[in-house]
Amino acid sequence: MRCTPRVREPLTAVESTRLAGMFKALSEPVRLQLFSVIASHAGGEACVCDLAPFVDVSQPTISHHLKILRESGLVSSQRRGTWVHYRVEPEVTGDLLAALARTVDVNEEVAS
Amino acid sequence: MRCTPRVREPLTAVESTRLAGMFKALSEPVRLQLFSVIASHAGGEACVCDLAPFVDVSQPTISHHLKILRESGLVSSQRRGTWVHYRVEPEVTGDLLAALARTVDVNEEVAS
DNA sequence: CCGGTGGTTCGATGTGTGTCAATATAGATA
DNA sequence: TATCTATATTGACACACATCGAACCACCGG
Repeated sequence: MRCTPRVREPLTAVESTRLAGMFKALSEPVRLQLFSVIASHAGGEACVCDLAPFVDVSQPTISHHLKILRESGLVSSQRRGTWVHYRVEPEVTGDLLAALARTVDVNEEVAS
Repeated sequence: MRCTPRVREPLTAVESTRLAGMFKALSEPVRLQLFSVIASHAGGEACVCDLAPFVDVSQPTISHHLKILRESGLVSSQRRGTWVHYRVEPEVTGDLLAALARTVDVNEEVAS
């Protein structure tokens, strides 16, 4: 029944669920752009007032998307006085990047 | 109004939309696992009959998810006789990986 | 303690999505 | 042509999600 041999073990259902959750957080244009704006600031950190000018949705919607990013683990938030600062989580984003790289690498190896 | 300086240009709305479309394709556990199984085969290619044993959904559902992966550009399909073969598109996946790496790298650079 | 500003939460609404059973198509074989 | 196998499409349904206005909470300056 098998047409082509496998070169490595694919993701398990559990791993897929975990990673898919992070991809989902980045699967919305507004959300991805917010993530990108946060990451583009020094220290991977920005306050909400820095984000608003970049996206064309209401402030509650921005807050909603930031919550989803927070729950995915890709960013964390911290209140400092009046402003709330959002920061990219390097370990989590690194994990996601590494997982995607592993998957793609399989293909590249074989291609060469 | 700005709390922290920006280190680089964030994604534009157009870029975000394009990339978010690919992330969306990988944002579903079943779909990510299918993608992973395809990538884990030699040549980044597998036929549908190879995929079915790995996921616990009906055949139409598998077909539905493969269609979405196809439409995202991350994989392509080709019929060879009775079987349909799905293949990872290295250029597209490479683009996605590079874009994510750039975003994350900002943070790493500053951290070091 | 009050007014104002920055952000979040709530409630409602329209749209999108994952799933399956049933049906359809494409190719092989007889 | 008839039939079998592999895959795709359709139709229906339940559930999730993006969005907004309104109400709410947290901090700060009088």
